[in-house]
Amino acid sequence: MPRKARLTERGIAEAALAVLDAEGLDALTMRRLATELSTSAMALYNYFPDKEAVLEAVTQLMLAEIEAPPPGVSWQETARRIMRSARTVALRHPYAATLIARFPPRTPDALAFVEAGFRSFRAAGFDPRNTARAYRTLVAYSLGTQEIELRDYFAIHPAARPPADTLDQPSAGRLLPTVEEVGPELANSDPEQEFEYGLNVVLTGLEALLPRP
Amino acid sequence: MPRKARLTERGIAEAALAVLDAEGLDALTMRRLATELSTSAMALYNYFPDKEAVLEAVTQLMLAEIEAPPPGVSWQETARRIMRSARTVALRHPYAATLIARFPPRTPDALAFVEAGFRSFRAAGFDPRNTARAYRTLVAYSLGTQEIELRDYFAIHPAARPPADTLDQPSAGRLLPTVEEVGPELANSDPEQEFEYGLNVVLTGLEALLPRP
DNA sequence: ACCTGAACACCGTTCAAGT
DNA sequence: ACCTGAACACCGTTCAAGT
Repeated sequence: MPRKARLTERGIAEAALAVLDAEGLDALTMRRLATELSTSAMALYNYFPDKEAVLEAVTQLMLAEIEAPPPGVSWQETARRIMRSARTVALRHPYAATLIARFPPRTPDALAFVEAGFRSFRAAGFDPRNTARAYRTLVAYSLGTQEIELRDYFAIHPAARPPADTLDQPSAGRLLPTVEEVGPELANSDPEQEFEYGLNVVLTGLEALLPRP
Repeated sequence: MPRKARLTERGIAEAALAVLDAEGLDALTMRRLATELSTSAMALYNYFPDKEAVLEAVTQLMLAEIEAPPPGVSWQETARRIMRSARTVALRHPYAATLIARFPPRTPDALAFVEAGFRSFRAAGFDPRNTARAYRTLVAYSLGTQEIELRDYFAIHPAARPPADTLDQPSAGRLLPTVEEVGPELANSDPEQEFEYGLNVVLTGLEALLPRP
């Protein structure tokens, strides 16, 4: 997509996200990004100090896609919606999504879902301390889930494909019988269903441990 | 540390981990690793097909450091010990630990903690399906926690340092008042205490949702 | 079978020069 | 103020050649 208009931070970040979505993380080089914008690689350095800053800006764009639930929704339902929306955004940008773990939300648009989430917890009567704790636990589960789902962590788990046996050596199944037994269940599971299960675990735990407001 | 003995996969992986621990991910190049082993970069390709394989092997070394609790410990306590040990290992290798999210355990030594964990769940009466689900939830929390803790995710969270106000524009605090209120709680918290809180959340949730055996 | 050094095809970024 | 092209200091990996 050629651009006649002046370069902008946003335009560069959008082009970078497009390259990432289409061809993956390795394909995004400064030269390639420049070509996409019909300019030279060095022109980009007038808008970003380095490539890291470009990736950070791309992350802000993705985080801004996470939908912020309206006020008046329970804290549980608010958390549930934000977590689902974050997962949807990550699956929409499978190559770029790993950046989300590297750069926290910074721009007002990227912080919109955080504001909405915090607000629902505060409205439910939780103090800032417990709001922060709940948020941290939810972020940990969200980032971990993204790593698992986007990298097919369990599909390449060795238990998914038990190693070949040999005559003289003990097989992995004999050394690790329970890994062999449980492994297939890890590989042959529905990602969304597993995500929802873990989300229920976290929300149920929070309900039990957050001080009754 | 110069090496007279023959090169081995393990020796190469150990040297790589040493470089990572000492100088970080960017410092680990094939040439640098070769220098460390008093050989040439290309000699390493007799033992690993590419750099990716070296990083995978380094990950197996780290995973093997996770302590496997003995049999006869409750599933809750087994999970708690494994999660704590995984955190300790990650903090021991702050630069290399991000690799843990990329490569699942594969070698028998690296799978020892998985076998121990699965075994305690099976012994407690949970079937393979629910064992796998619980494991996935715990792995998600563990990987997410590592990202947060190792990258200082919340220290650079914007709410930790509220942006300067200006006269004409609305300040971030006015747009995002709850982010500004809760943010400091995120930055000024004790990492271990927060880890334990989230771990309790997950274990409490699992206790409530796993079918009574 | 294992190792070497040169070379290839790239990177991100610095620099001097242009408008 | 913004942009350019050449150059620098690297990468991972291929290749031809050695033992």
